[in-house]
Amino acid sequence: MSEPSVNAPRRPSKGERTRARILDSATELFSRSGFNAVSLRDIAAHAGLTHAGLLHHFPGKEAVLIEVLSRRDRIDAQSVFPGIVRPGTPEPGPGERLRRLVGLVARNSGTPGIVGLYAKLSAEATDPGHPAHHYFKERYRVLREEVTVLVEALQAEAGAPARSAPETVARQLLALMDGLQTQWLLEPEAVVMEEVVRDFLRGLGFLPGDGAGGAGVSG
Amino acid sequence: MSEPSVNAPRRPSKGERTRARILDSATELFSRSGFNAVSLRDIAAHAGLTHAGLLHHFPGKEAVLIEVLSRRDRIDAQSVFPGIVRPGTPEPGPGERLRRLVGLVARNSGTPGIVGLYAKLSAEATDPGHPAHHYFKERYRVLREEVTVLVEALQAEAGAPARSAPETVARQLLALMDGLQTQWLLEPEAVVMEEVVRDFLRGLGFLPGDGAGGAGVSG
DNA sequence: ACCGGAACCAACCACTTGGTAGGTTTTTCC
DNA sequence: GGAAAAACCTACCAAGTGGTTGGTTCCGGT
Repeated sequence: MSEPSVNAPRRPSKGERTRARILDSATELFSRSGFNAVSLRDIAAHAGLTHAGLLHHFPGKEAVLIEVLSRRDRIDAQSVFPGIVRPGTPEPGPGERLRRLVGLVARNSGTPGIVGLYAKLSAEATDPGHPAHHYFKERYRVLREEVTVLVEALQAEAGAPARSAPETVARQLLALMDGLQTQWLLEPEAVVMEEVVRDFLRGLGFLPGDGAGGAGVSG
Repeated sequence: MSEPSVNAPRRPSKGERTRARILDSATELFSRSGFNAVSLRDIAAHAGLTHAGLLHHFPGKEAVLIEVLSRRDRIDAQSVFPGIVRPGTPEPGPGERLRRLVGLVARNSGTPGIVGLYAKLSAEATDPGHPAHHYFKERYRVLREEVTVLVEALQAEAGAPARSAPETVARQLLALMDGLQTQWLLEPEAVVMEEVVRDFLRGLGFLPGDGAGGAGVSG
């Protein structure tokens, strides 16, 4: 069938494959309806086993959640901030990192499921008792710090005197991206997330403005 | 039932009072844990009756949700866009409306419950099958239109050539407010929503900046 | 004071939830 | 090929879920 030609040519064991299938299913279902509204039986059925079988691979529902989240985070973070995931890896320049960040937004538009997952869960996880509460708190902290550094660099590069504190801008950018996702999920055709984010970044002088053309609403 | 006349000093009937108590309780509990995680029994107990008693006042759980949402919306909208709620009422000038909008953000900081309610529900309701899906879609539409008009007026007032399309700015502002709420709910002490919003508006020239070129918002 | 309807409750329904117990089948490795 | 281990299932559990039924209690208008 497929050739995993990277470093591990050995076929993953049955258990590993099932585990992956479970995580895929859980991701898809959590994405559609959030954490509370999805049962282990739903996930198991979607993955092609019983919920008891599922619980052989994960100690409980929460564990599935956490695994789904961190697996996805690992992938995304790697593409924008390689330094986080693999310490030592040199991070690309600010401009490049910004490009990747915007690229991530654009790419998200192809996977409403994942976007929905984070939108729903980050809201649910606001409750201190939620299993993913700590996870999201930490996630935002790391993300914010990383974006703050990025903004600092961009402000310095832009030359113009920084109008706002880097941390504030970082908060704004992250908030903007989150909020846009909700709008986009409600009306996928009506919103072009990438464009709105670009416009915001242009206003900050982080992206080349379009001079005399005015605000380009392409449609 | 009987026609709710505007100036009615009459004491609300027992039923009306209970209904209100139920909505208060539902608001509080939904705020704390979202829709799916709260049961009718929870709400009823909090309101001091049984869940069967509750169902005498509402046809089902969804109905409670919708009522909670629209009741709250009515209050908030009234304070910022009186024209929406009571057609015919002249709306205040753009500057004043903006002031009220920011004021609403600040006021929200006093009620994490309500904020959490909307954060969780607007995410949950992203699912087309969710009972509040249509409600939120409509809510965003109205809100966006109203804010778009506001932004148009502010851009005109600011004098400077508008850099972005009003609708885009409206989307950004709404997204920013939503996203900030999530951040704030996760770390209430670390975020001052009002300040971050103000900073954003300052960048647009809608609020007096720190030195250069304020808009004509006299306060 | 009365009576009709509103308000409310106990009991129940069919169903779902996360999780467990114990046995059976498949892989995996030697 | 054979045995240990991993994978998986059936059956079950106690605790909930939203909602219904049928009755009782209490309020409000006359």
